Amino acid sequence: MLYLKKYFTEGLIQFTILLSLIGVRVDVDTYLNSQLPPLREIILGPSSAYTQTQFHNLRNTLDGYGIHPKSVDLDHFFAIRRLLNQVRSLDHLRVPSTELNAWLVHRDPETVVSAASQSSPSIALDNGGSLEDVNSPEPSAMRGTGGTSESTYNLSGEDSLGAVAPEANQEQGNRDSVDELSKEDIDLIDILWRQDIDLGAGREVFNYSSRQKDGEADKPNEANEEAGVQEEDWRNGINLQEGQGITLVDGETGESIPEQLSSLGTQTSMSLQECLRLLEATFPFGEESEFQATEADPQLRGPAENVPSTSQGLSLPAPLPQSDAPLDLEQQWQDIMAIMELQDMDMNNTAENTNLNNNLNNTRANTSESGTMTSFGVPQSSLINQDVSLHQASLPSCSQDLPNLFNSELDPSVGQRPTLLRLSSSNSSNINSTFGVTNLTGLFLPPLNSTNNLTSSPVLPDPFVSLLEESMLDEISLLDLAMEEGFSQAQASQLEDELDSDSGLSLDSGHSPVSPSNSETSCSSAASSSSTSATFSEEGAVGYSTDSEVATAEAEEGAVGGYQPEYSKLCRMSYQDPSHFHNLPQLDSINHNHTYNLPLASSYPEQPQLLGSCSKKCRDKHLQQTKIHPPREFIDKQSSRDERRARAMKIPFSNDKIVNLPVEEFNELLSKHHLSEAQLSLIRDIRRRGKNKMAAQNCRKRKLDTIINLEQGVQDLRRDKARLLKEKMECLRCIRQMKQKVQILYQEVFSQLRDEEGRPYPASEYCLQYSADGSVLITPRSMTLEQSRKPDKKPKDKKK
DNA sequence: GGGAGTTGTCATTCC
DNA sequence: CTGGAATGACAACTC
Repeated sequence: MLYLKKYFTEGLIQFTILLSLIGVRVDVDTYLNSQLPPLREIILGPSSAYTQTQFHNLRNTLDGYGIHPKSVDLDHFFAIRRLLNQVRSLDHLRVPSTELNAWLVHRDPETVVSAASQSSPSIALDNGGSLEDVNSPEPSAMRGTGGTSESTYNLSGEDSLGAVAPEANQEQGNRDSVDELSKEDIDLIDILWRQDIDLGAGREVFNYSSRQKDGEADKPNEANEEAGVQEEDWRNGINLQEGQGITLVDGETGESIPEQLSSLGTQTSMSLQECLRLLEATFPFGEESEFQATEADPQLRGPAENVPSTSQGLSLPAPLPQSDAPLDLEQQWQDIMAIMELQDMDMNNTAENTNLNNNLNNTRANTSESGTMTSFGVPQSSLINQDVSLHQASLPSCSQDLPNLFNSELDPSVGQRPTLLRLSSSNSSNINSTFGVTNLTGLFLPPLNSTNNLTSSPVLPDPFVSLLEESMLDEISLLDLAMEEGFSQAQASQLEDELDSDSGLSLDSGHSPVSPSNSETSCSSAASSSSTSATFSEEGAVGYSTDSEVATAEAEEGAVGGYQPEYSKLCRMSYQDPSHFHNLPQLDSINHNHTYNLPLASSYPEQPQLLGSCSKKCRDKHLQQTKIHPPREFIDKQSSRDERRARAMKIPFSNDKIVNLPVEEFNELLSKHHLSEAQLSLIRDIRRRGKNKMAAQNCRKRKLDTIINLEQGVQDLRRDKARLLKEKMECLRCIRQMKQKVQILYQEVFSQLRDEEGRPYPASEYCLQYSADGSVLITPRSMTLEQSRKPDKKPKDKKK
């Protein structure tokens, strides 16, 4: 069986690759996509691999620690994993994934099988993404098989069936191939793989850490401690290996890696270069549209290339003048980092977007199941989504520049890498594990889902297209923010749920401080009336407060404008839908009695609320007390100091009236009663304190609103900055394209120039210069150099 | 027992 | 000048 699988996979993949290279469209998915158990069995291995065994946790736990019992050969498994990730990292190249597969063929037939099966969309798609590594962190990998991976994450979170199968498949399908890898090869692959992570693609890093945390939470034992140490080592390893990884990558530009590679006895670099040369020869790096046109089959192309609107953005950078490319690429890389950092904090529309994506995914799932998919298995929704995402396609092009950037501009990129790592750790570490739907895949992938996996949609969106989608970023950022604010994973996940409905603590933030006071009624009624009246009805009259007093008090509150809004807001803070806070452990402790301005009459009836804030034991105690006629002491205890004082001084009206009556009515009230000086003094103190109390509440509320508004302002500014950066990148992309065109025109013009004797000008000796008036001069390069020193020197030679 | 958050109160300033 | 709003500071209270 194993042999058959290997044979079949190799043959099929290689055949597909070859066909794709010569421009013949091969829709392997149609074959593999069919529910052919034998075929699936062959490709994916025994069906047991599909079982929901959390096998994928192998990858995410500890790179060899916390091994699942099913992992018979763990070394091989992880070696394969690194290999596969390294292969996927190759997808960073600015070449269609098909060509990448071809390069893999060149590289090593043994690895090609596993690698190609992982990276080739046309092959991997069918098995419900089973051939695709679910935990593949690289956006580049997503470019090829993004839909599959994301889908498994979206739908299943951590324990999805889809996530299981790929892992098992990897292990079973590729172990044999890795067996033949030398240790050095594996090391090299590991280095490259880490380099890929450094490039910002390592979702596995994220999953790793997050799942690591999950694992620790689930199994807090020694193994987990060891795992934690391992994680640290692993992370450090990433950092330490950066230089190595970059060095290797740099070798792609012909600097240092050839030696290393040769020493390692691999042909990776050469193969890659050969492949690129082949690509250049096959698809002349001229107009991007031409290149696109030469593409044989959109289905075999990378997903990005399929998208019409991104055709420019995803164009190959190869024709760029070497002098320009590094700068542009570096700049764009910095911009990407800036955007990612900036939007890292975006919080708005998260829940909506998440739901939207989920709904979209569900819709697609239903669509695919109902057979309304296109012939390629691409749901219309996904296509639409791609189109939507394409508006921000500038980043994808930049993302594809990344490898080149790292290759050509080593030093500048090094400075950026910490940021990338920070993103990796902060964004992903918790998100993937905690939020099954909002995992990091969403960051790099448009919301395709497992449906696409199972239906093998070959038109896969560019991963970095969705990277720029603010919704995704907002979501990630929000979660990231939650992490930064000290939420645990569980809390964060609950927070996510909260966000879907309505945010808990920040509820008041959005409200204007001058909210209409009509809410006061509902608030007071919700806070006191509903609960209190119920209490009254059940317990009868209590103390000196009566229902009528409550009613009058409320009426008076209505008459006294000004504080009601605050009261309502404050009341809302404490009373509004406590269910909002039930899922927030960090908020459980915040259950104070915020009955700021409740009238005195209603103070005592608020016992239910007060009891609500007590523990169960406390509540029972109170219940016992209230079932009998509550003793006077209890009433006093429940009353405020001023209430007790007023009672002691036999003040003939409620504190509520004292505090809330307008000055005229208040004075009139005082004049009606014959009060002693002590009583008058107490009344005035009560009024002063009551006023001040409300003022303090207002003040605090204003503070809170101010802080929240400032936060919102910061978020808005960050969003604006990110948007401007995106626009800037778009402009840079346009400039780059214009430069390409100019370069092409330059070559064309220069090649047509002839001297007096009809001979072409040697490009090494002459060059074209553009004058300010629009004319073009051909000048010797030596003169050009001199001119650069002496700008005013006059050019000679003929004018075209 | 102590930390953190909430609430009430006082003193003060300002309108 | 008075009433009251605003606010910092402090203490009490709760979790």
